[in-house]
This record gives sequence, C-alpha cells and structure tokens, in this order.
Amino acid sequence: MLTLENFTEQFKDSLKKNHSIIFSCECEINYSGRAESHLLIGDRTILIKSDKTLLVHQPTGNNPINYMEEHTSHLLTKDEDFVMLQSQNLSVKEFLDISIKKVYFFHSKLLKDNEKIQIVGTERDMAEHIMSNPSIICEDFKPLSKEEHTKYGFIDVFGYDKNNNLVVVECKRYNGDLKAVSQLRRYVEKIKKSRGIEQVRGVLACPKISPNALKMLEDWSLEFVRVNPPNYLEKFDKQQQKLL
Amino acid sequence: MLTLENFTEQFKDSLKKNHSIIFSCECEINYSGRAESHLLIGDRTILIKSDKTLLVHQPTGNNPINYMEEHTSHLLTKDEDFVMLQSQNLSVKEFLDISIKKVYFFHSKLLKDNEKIQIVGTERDMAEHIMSNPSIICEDFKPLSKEEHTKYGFIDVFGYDKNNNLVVVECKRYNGDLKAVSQLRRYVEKIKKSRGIEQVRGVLACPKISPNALKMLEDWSLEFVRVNPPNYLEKFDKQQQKLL
DNA sequence: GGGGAGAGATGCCGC
DNA sequence: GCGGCATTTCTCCCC
Repeated sequence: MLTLENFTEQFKDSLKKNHSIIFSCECEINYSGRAESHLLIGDRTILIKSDKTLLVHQPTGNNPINYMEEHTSHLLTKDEDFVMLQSQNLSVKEFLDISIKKVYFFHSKLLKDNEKIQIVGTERDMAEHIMSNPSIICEDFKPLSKEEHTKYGFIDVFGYDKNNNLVVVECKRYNGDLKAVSQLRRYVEKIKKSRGIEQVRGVLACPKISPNALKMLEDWSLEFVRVNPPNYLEKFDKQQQKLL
Repeated sequence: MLTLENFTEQFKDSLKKNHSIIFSCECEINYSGRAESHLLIGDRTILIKSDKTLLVHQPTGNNPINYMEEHTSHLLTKDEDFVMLQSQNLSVKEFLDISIKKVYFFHSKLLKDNEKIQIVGTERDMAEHIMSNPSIICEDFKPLSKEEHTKYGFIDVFGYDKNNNLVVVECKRYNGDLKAVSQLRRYVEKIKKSRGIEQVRGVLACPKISPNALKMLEDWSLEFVRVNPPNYLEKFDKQQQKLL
C-alpha cells in the first residue's frame, strides 16, 4: 500500500520520463465522449503506456472496462482523501475521470519493443490458398485477381468458371452468417450492374454456414462451398503432439 | 530486476492464491489456436487475472498483442537462461508459449470488484428515442415494436406511415455505411416476402452517411433520415463547460 | 451453445 | 482524413 502523496509524486515523475506506468488501486470512474459511462468503487489495474494510451482493467474479463487512446493528456491532482486522475483527449473530445481512493502498488519503467507480430491463418491467407488451388471453388475455376475493388466493396476472389461465367467468391475463415451472404450478394449485384451481365455466380467459401444463412443463399441463388480454414490447423496439431 | 528464480517462486505462489498478477519482462511469444502468431524478443507487460485471463501488452497501442481467455491454465517451467510460461486452453484448443528472458518487476494481489459499468448513448438508446419521438422518421409515423425478430435478423424499429405502409427502420449511432444499407435491405425484403406485401419502406436513421452508401440506398429505393445521436452529446457539452 | 448484431469497437489498408 | 472490412474481434441478448 502506498500513501497518496508518494503515489502522486512517483506518478508525475514517471509520466514526465515517458515511462510505462502500472498500478492497482481502489477507484471510481466516469467517462464522457462517444458515449458516457459510470463505474462505482472497486479494485482495478491501470496501465498508461509510453504513447499515453490508458487502459483500466477489472480483476476479471478480457477487455478494458475503460480506456483512452494514444496521445491522451493525463493530469493528477491530490485532494484530501483521494487523488483525481483527469485524462483528456481534446482532438476526439473524450474525457475520463478516475477518483483514486487507495493505491495498492505502483511501478513504472521505460520499456523497449521494436517487434511487430506476424500472424498466419487470416482470411487473406484463405483467399491466397484459393488463388493457388482454384479447383476448391469449382472444376476449371480460373481466378483473375484478388481484392477487386468496386464502389460497393472489395471482392476477395474473382474469376471465371468453365462456361465463362463470372464468379465472385467471398471467403470467411470461420462461420458463414447472414452478414456474409448480404456482403456476397452486394458484390454480385454490383458486378451484374456495372458489367451489364445477368449471369454472375456468387460463392460463399467457408468451413461451415448457419442454417438461416444457407436458406438466404438459396433464396438468392448463391452457392456455398465448404472450404477448410487455412492450414494453421496442421501446425496446431504439430504443437499439440509436441505438448503431449 | 528480479532473478528468474525469484520470479518463478513468486509467480507459482501468486497463481495458487488466485491473485491478479502483473509483471513486465523481456520475452518472445508464440501463439497457436484460431490462427498462429509469432513475436520476436522485446519488452512487454503481462497481466494474469483471477479468472485466469492472460493479456500481453506492448509498450504502445490499445489492444493486447496476445491474449488467452478466462479459465486458461498457466504452467511455468524454469530453464537455464529463461523461464517458459505455457498457457493452454484445451476447451477452445488454444496455446500460448512465452519465453521469458528477463523480469523487470513482478507484483500480485487479490483484487476485489463487484461493480458493473453503466453505459448510456448506445444504439438501443437511439431506438428508444425514435420510439418516443416517431415524427423524427416521418410525419405521422406510428411505431409498433422495437427489436422485431425475423429469421433474417432483428429489426430496430418497425411501424406504419400515414398511408399505412409498413416502415422498417435501422438505426446507426454514427456513420451509415454499405454494411448498414445491406442490413436494412435484408430486413425489408424479408418482410416483403414473409407478409406478401410489395410496398415496404426502409429507412436508415443515422447522423451521417457515406456517399457510396447513399448511392446504394437510392439504387434500392431505400431512404436516409438524418437523426442526431443520443443526447449524451448534451452531457458532453456540460462536462466540457465544467472543465473549461 | 448457436445465431445475430452492436461496440466508446480497434486496426489495417487504400485512396 | 474517410471508406470499407477483417478481427485469435469481444460482449450481449435471445432462442
């Protein structure tokens, strides 16, 4: 447990030095900006990063309960029985007030990290997999390009079938839902209109599809092709074997 | 700076006590599950919550760079020059390996928080505002219900205009985009089909709309009604005055 | 648990 | 900056 005096002093010093700041405290929080939120007293963990991002975490759950984006200004003022942290981001008109009653611990340090994460197994990887293995979609499918840009959105994969019909493919790495069908339909109708062709096929390529989405596909004469998600599953199997 | 021995001991003890754990370290991270990711060596801050949620934060940015959801198991094993933290969630088949080279600080404490956040200014508030002030949509609009459930999705607001035409309203609290128009169109066509009526109006109610979305609305004979976002803006103005 | 949709969504890319 | 869209989206609600 820190005194509020010690906390105030350390906080101001760390902020000036551009440190990453971490502390746990008992506090009350009010937010106003895109929406408005209120959170009564409880224990939370607060991070302020070197880019002045602020995150407030409750003791459970994945997401921060409150947050402020980078380039936020943080002002600490000590009162009788509490410390007020006022975080403001005027450029996006957002305000966060944290009334801090007790500080359980405080730490700060200049952290350095120049690495960027590498991710495989995204929808883009799935589209590339289809480009390399076009027969997944249908016999003699000839893909033309990927990420075709139209005024009504970007098409994942685009090509011709063996009868020279245009085919629009929308990939989903997990479940195909109503939203995915709507999206596919939008692209198909845009292509029909812009090219003046009546016969354009639309294919939803995903591992599985919800019943309502399948019904909607059929209502609009679109097609479902079962495509397994990208091959990160093989790697998962490998890692699982390694772990067992 | 902690020795890896001290860190290992404290970590295991804190985990057993169900504490919230916070530490900063130099580490390397590999993830395998829904996708796969790799992150080379750098400084990160790691939280493990009492529900066994794990979050990894880089020194900048809003979102965790890696994470594991609640009920994940965390196993620490000490090697020669590093400590390996293996986090597994078998029920969702997700695996995270963190190779920890240096520990800058470690802290743990049992945190207590029973409060739930209260938020105002959501799309639901906007729908309720329209229900109470139906003339926003059109003259003599008579709303029937909110959140009408159809097989093709849930309709925000639903009612009749002065000529007894059915009106489907979709609210967006910020910008109306292609997705919103697709969504509205899906509902309108579903209602037409299920009720066997040709004349159903579709209204997109939002503060602003993108040019392409407006074009698409017109293409499908749908309507745009400018509706201001919920009145949290008044509160923001109040707070802004307070702060100035 | 699945389906559907919002979120103070965020982040990325492209124009 | 906006627009369009994926996200290891997450979270909530309802069936």
